[in-house]
Amino acid sequence: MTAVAKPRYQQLKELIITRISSGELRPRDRVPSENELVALMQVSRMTANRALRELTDEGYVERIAGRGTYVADQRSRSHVLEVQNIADEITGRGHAHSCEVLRQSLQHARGEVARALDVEQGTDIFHLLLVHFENGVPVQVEDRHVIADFAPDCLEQDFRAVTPSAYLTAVAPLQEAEQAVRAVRPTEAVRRHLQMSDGEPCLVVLRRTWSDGRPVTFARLHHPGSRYELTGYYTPPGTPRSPATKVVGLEKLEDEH
Amino acid sequence: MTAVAKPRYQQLKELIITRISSGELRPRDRVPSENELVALMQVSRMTANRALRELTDEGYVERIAGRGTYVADQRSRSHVLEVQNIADEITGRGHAHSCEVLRQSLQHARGEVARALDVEQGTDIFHLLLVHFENGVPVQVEDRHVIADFAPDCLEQDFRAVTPSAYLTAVAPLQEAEQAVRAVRPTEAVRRHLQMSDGEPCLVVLRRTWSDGRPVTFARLHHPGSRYELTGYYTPPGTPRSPATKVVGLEKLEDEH
DNA sequence: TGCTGCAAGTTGTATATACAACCTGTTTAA
DNA sequence: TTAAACAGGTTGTATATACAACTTGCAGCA
Repeated sequence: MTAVAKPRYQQLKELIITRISSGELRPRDRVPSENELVALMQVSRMTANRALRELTDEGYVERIAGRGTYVADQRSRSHVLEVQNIADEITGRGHAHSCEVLRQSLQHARGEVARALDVEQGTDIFHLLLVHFENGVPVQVEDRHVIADFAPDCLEQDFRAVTPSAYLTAVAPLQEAEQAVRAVRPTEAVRRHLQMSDGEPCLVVLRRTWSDGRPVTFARLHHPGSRYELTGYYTPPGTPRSPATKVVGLEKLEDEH
Repeated sequence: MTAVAKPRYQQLKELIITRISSGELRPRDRVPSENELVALMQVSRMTANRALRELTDEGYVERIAGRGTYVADQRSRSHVLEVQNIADEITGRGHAHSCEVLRQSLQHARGEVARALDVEQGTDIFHLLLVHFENGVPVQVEDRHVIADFAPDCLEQDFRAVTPSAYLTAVAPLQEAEQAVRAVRPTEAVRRHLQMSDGEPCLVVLRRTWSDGRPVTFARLHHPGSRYELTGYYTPPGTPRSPATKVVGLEKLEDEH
């Protein structure tokens, strides 16, 4: 490890973020005060202050002068987590989520999966194949590969109760994600799993996520084009407030060129 | 004014932001260094440092150790502008962008376009229909509606030279954007414009953008599924550094369930 | 000429210190 | 009993200082 030491305020931030994402610190819990961090971590108060202040800006904690620092309620964790956990997305709409596990096995990395995860051919990989349902209607086929080292108890999990993404974020905190969205013709197997009509296209999300600078998981998420869309809402940085903009769902549109 | 004096770092930030938005400081211009601010504004270096550091986080300036602080280019405005201007995207890959204008007319808002733009039926609307080419191959059909009030000279523009999104961001600064991504079967007209093979699906982006709290434009962007994908790279707020993560393009993947 | 090394300026980080403002619970005084 | 005052802890800000790492230009040297 010839790595240069990270700044101390950054170490402090990562320490607290880790405690939050691991569940050790839960929303509304109290975070150590600046003076406590000074004593615990052997830093100056200004360094602890910078760490906590930046965590405030980033939405992880809330600070109240005279009271203390508290873990923020997990509001809208922009994009990544939203899109990632389809169970939360479905239940957030007030619908019922269910899940069928088609495959949950240990395999050896081959070909493009090995390349995508940046591991040697033959490395132990867990392979998961799930179908997610919204009110009983299939909306996603999740084809996921996980590096076995990161999730040793992957085979024992019951993914009908906890989605793979929720499980993975608990095991290895998500740090980076790369994704690509494509429109493709489904294979016959996918078409059958999603109960798609003939000729209906698939919306596919390919996603790799990193933890500690290494790829951890690689997922292919297939959705029926007629029943699923990705939505996003953006504001440019600087004036990030979007107070009263009614997010009218884009209507179904016909092409008429 | 019974207002309590604003913090000095905040005053510094607002001073610099004012200079930028007034045009006094332009992109790539040099911003006073910390030591210069110390001398000019009678603050300590740490206070000047905090002001410039927060302006960096908010995207207003860029800092280079050993060089100085410079007004940021407005380019890397995450996601929105990237995806929005397909010409920049194509030329950024080192490819040739060209464009064919199929329609450029004044119409009256009807039906779902009126609803999407939140205007009365019959309001004046510009309708643009373009095809974008990458190295001579069609990659996008841009079907765009613009509220006429915002762009009175829309009919005089030559959109082969300046893309509508570049023109619009010049006329009305983009402030908010809502978008949805779908996979659909193309209409025959779109299929012909994009020279798509039979049965090939379309990746469609529906986007509305706001300026000053009002919808300004509504676009339907059709892409050939076999030749186009949306990519994104995310880091959760907090550890935004992505130093050595080689963004290996996700390979073409076959489904083999 | 061409190269090295140094000096000056800049940002990045870290510390010690100080005071103000705020919140809470306790003590004190009316 | 009630209200005011106080003490202690917390965050928010500001300053002075220090050192490291980086960039650039220049002086000096081979």
